[in-house]
Amino acid sequence: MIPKYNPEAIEKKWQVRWEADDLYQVDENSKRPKWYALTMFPYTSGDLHIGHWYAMAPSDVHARFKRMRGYNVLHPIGFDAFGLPAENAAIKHGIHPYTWTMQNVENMRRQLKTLGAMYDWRRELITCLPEYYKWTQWFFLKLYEAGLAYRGEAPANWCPKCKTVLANEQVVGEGHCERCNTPVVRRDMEQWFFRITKYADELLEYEGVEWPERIKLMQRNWIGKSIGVEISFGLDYENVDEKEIRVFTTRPDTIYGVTFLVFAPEHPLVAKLTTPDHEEEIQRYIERARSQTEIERLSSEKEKTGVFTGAYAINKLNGEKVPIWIADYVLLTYGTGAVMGVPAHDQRDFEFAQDYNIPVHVVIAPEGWCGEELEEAYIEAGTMVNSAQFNGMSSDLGKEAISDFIEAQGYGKRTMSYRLRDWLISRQRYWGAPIPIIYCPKCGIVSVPEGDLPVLLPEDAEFKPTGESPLEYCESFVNTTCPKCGEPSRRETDTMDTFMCSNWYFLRYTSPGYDQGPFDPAKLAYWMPVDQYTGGAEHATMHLFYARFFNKAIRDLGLVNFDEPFTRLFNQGTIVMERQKMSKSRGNVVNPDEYVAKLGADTVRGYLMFVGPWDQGGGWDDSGISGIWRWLNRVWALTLEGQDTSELPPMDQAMVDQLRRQTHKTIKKVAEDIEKFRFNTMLAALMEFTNYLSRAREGHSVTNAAWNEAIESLLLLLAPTAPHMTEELWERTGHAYSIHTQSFPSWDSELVSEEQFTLVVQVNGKLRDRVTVAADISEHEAREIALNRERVQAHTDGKKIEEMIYVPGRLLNLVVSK
RNA sequence: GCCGAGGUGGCGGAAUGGCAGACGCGACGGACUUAAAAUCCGUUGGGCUUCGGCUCGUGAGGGUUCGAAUCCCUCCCUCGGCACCA
Repeated sequence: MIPKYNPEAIEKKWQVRWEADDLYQVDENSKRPKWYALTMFPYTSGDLHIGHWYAMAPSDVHARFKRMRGYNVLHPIGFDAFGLPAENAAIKHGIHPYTWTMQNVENMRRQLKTLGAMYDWRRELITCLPEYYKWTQWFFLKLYEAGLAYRGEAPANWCPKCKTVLANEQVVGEGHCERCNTPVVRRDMEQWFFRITKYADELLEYEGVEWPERIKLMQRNWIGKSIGVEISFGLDYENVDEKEIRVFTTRPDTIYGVTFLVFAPEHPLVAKLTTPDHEEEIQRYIERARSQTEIERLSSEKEKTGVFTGAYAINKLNGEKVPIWIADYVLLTYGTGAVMGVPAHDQRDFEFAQDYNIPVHVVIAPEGWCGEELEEAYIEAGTMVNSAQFNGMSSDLGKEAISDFIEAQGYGKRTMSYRLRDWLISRQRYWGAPIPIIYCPKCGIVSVPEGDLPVLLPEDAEFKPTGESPLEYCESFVNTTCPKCGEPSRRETDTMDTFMCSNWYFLRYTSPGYDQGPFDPAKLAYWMPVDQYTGGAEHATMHLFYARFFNKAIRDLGLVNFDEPFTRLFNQGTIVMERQKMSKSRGNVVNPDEYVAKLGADTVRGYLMFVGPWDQGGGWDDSGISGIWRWLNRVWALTLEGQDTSELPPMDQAMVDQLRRQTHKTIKKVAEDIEKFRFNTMLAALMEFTNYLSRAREGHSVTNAAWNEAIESLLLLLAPTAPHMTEELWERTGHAYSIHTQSFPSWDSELVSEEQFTLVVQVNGKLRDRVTVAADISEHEAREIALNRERVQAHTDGKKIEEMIYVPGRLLNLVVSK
């Protein structure tokens, strides 16, 4: 009798053994090529849920596979530990954010260890510990010294009742505070920014990296580069200093069709230009616009609204006086915060003009246009009309000609505009890395000297609902002296956006505990850049984008010498529960622990990979998990039963040959699928192989070399997916510890080449017959065979064969007519 | 709304220009059992069938092609992101 598969005992046993033997520790002293396999580190929200395992298990399989393929694999883990949820827990449950976070870390670490991943735990890092955030602050100072950090004004969500800044997540319904339901307002504050826009053009390029097209596309659209012209319109007002206003347009060819200008409601010139009779209305409109979210403002579905300021500007090209409006769909952050309105050739302007009775001047004639009114904006190219000396030109040529003219006259210049905005990193919160800046009444803004880092978070902060960071009320923290002149000064009390912490954690993994800098340059040079990064696609325009910017910034400081931090990227899909992304804050989490306790980590790992393509994610449903459990039990039994001595007859040569072919075909399929993250079909191939082996051994003794090769290969192919069970079986089948230091099997190309294939015969595209034929059959032979088949003749008799389409190795399609 | 991805049996999915439904779940039938669980064997998209097959079928509609789940156009639905959740 063979023993039962008991994952509970097996998994714990091997986890202890691997840890005791340092099986997964790696260093730089290896003859193997390096491979840095990075998984996005989890946020310390509480328990790990099944969504975390969905990210971790397959990436571990890939890392293990790379190790078996001969690489020196670094596969580290850590915790993203600063952020809003810890502070919310502090306010709600009176627990200190540090305590809350570290309890979560401890729990998540315990859960992660049950996964059986090959993490090198010596390298674990936690971003909220001073030994880590010291260097987050150090990087801030480096960026500040390089002129990449600056102070500027930006609005924040403000609850007037709670007197606190709210994250977007805390604004619920139609702009209400989640705690007291008070309408949220926007309040301007002095805050810190990183100059990410300086790298906009370089961030559009992906030199030497293999990233999914869809992520690159999202980032490119996020940057939103447009090529166009900045044109100035004249202003003639005694009480206004500015004598002109510049607008950005991608359509200089439509400049003669401008019938109005639109300013963002927040534009600083609005107050000066508005005439007294329009002041009240303008003021009301500005307030309303500021209470709206950007998504609402930019919705092309909702009705366009706007208000006339009473002021006019001059179109310098034709001397026309055009009214100046304000409208919420114009954003101060894009272009110059003002746009020209050309209703004839822009749909949004067209709708706006219709609503407010603004004239429509056609300047690009559609084909066959005879001066009639337009039903909708004509946005295509055409022939220029009503455009002075440019009449008769194609609009494509006109674009260049008018740009030249504008530049020659000094009315403006060709330029680029970007949707991308600088990165606001200030948070009026406690649980983040303090920004290491001191405000001195004499010296102004002063950096904290490097030797004084880290600027520690005070332990005794209070979490009062005021608009300021809790640090503001912590006298021992705020009050300090100027490092330059010694005068009493105040510290910056805002902390940094947590995306700053995740900008460089993967650099720290290369040399944890290093205290001469954020990383040991020699070790960094060995491991970086990351060879394979995996994580959720929801980070496309946030973390993955910030990290690229940060890398380029520190490269220009000479700290690293590569242009991109992540050479290959793979984004797994999202596990959805109750139609939403699984997350603690949504309260729709499923904990993996009970599945692990019942069926073992190997089954859970396998099931998460089997449910579908990894990049697709999907709804969580555990109904199929027993399939993996049953399969692993069959593998267990198949492996151990084979060792029984048997008096059955041996396999004949044909069976042995077929067994070897199946083994090698499976090796090839599994290797290629893991390499490309196609785990679901990889497991299907292993299941088919298991089914095949079960049948093959029926009625035969299995004491031959081919059988041993098959079983050995099966265990090795399964080792990355089910590391515990295969380690146990490896030992029980008399192999030396450990299966995880073995090489991945390779396949014999002769054994995987097909000798025969199934020729599909179609008549008019419909399947009519199948014939097994030799792999090297000629087209002529294929035709002969097909035409002689009864089933084919039934559909061709009495009809004329017009054409025969032959696809070698696949099919023959007979095209017939009546 | 904008940007990105997706929609195939009762369910998860396979097939990405050439055999639709691999593999697994579930369901049904059988074996074993006093019984159940577990395990093993078989059947399983719909309709028709003389049991040889025929026919319909991949969100909806149209198109390209000898041939479309796959490519193109229009529409519908779902998911992720939209700059302070991370």
